[in-house]
Amino acid sequence: MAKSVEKTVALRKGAWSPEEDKKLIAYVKRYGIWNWAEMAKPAGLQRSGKSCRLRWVNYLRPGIKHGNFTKEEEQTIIDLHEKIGNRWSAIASRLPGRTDNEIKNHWHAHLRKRFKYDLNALPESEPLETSSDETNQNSSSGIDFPPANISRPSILESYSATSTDSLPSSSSNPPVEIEEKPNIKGFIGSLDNFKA
DNA sequence: AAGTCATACAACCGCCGGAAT
DNA sequence: TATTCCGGCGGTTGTATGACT
Repeated sequence: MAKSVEKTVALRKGAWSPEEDKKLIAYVKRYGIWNWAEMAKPAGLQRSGKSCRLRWVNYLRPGIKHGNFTKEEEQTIIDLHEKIGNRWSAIASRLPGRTDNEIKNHWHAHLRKRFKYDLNALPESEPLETSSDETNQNSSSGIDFPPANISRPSILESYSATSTDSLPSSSSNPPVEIEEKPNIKGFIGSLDNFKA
């Protein structure tokens, strides 16, 4: 079998630049997702396929929600985690627009602590507060790409805000049965909507 | 105002399972 | 049937940012 392209070339690591994001978005919009390992090169990215996939799935994909988790979302996470444990992708499939990575991070940053406290029988007055300092940043602006400094506010908040099509890719969106594994390939077809 | 600590989040790594050959 | 490749998953790490002293 043909080996993937990612050898010899020094692959970039670390945070994605806005330029790289643009390249990846443009490529996916144009050609869809066919093979992450092979796509990176023609897309003009010196990234591993895995890196590209991760960036897309967790950040660039339309429909991704960023910002605060609602109380309902948090409760869903807690409930499902109690039932099925650390199966973040399965949990994410029940939370449209949320990725497994984000849920995992949120769990470790907020909910686990709170859950621990609950188990230690803390007074029930413990409020369900979301990450305190962030204001809800999902729904407002409509710019295409943020300025260079994008590490915190999502580059695609606006992007996703305008692309509301549901995307069965990896871990979010469709209300999938817990045991089902959504397949990213399945959503390639829906990119036509995305392109529009 | 500067230094230190804690937190949140993006990204990487290694492993696994399914599909293709 | 065995092997290889790719995508997906969960765990972990690195770093930027904010809070505190």
